[in-house]
Amino acid sequence: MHYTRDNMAGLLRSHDINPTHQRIEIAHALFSRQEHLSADQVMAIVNTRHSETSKATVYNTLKLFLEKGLVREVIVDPSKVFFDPNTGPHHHLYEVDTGKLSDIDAAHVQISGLPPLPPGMVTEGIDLIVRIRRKA
Amino acid sequence: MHYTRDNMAGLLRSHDINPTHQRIEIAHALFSRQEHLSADQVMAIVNTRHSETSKATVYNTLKLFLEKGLVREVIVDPSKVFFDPNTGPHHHLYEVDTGKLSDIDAAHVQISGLPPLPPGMVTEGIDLIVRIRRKA
DNA sequence: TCCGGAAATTAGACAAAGTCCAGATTGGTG
DNA sequence: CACCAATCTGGACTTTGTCTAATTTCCGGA
Ligand SMILES: [Mn+2]
Ligand SMILES: [Mn+2]
Ligand SMILES: [Zn+2]
Ligand SMILES: [Zn+2]
Repeated sequence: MHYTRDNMAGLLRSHDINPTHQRIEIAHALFSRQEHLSADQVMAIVNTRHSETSKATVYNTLKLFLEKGLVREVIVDPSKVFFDPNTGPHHHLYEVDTGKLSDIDAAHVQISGLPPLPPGMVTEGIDLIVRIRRKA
Repeated sequence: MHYTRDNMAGLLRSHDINPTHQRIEIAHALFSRQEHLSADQVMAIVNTRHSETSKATVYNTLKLFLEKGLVREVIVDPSKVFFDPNTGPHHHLYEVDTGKLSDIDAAHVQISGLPPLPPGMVTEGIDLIVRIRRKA
């Protein structure tokens, strides 16, 4: 699958998001790259040619995408949140030195032996992060 | 085991940390409670009676404790880092609504099927976070 | 005890990520 | 065109964390 700006409007609509120019640009930044991007990086990408989108709109839009389940949040770096266009079940590999973040397909990973949840609680998600670095 | 201020000096020395008044207070805040605390919370605890320790010292000290392996960092909330006096192998249960963070003993949890690491890389740690919330 | 220097602490300026708000713009409808 | 709701905007603001230059504390030797 290959994400063009034209595709984006349909993708947004299918997630109950009104497709505006700014929202299409932001979605395109994430989905065409299929990378984990911070708000700052999204802002830079969207405003490369000429300034098009304000900081407030970038943050508001990313939060909207999150609420609508179009993207996922990855909390791995204490200084910034990453937004992930891959919402399928997967885990993360994080290079602590470089900040490079990559996906681990959850299909073959198995987690067992977790204790029962406190009553009245449901799991919202399980985040598994493998932190790696260059051998000393 | 029961952590008093008097114990703290020995604990610090055993981790190659020169025990100063401020460091003892900060270690005591963490170890006597055995809770996950943010820098802000540590600051508030240490300065309850009368102001004793500056913000710079709180941050410097927590970073020092981290480098020396006395505490561990837990990155789970996008807005602040938690410091964890429990450095043994364990995972975390995070209540997204309340921000409550609790430990899951790693003894019975098994993670299998992780892909091989890229060559020349070593694992620094595996963080498993179970995000839960109150049932709708 | 006094001195010198290293280690530690400090206040406060600074930086970066993210939030908030009141006003302006947009886009559809009658 | 006029109206209204949704969206977008600049910029002030907040919070978390970092940095620095000056001060204080600590300790070993004279
Ligand atoms: Mn989806
Ligand atoms: Mn230890
Ligand atoms: Zn991912
Ligand atoms: Zn813990």
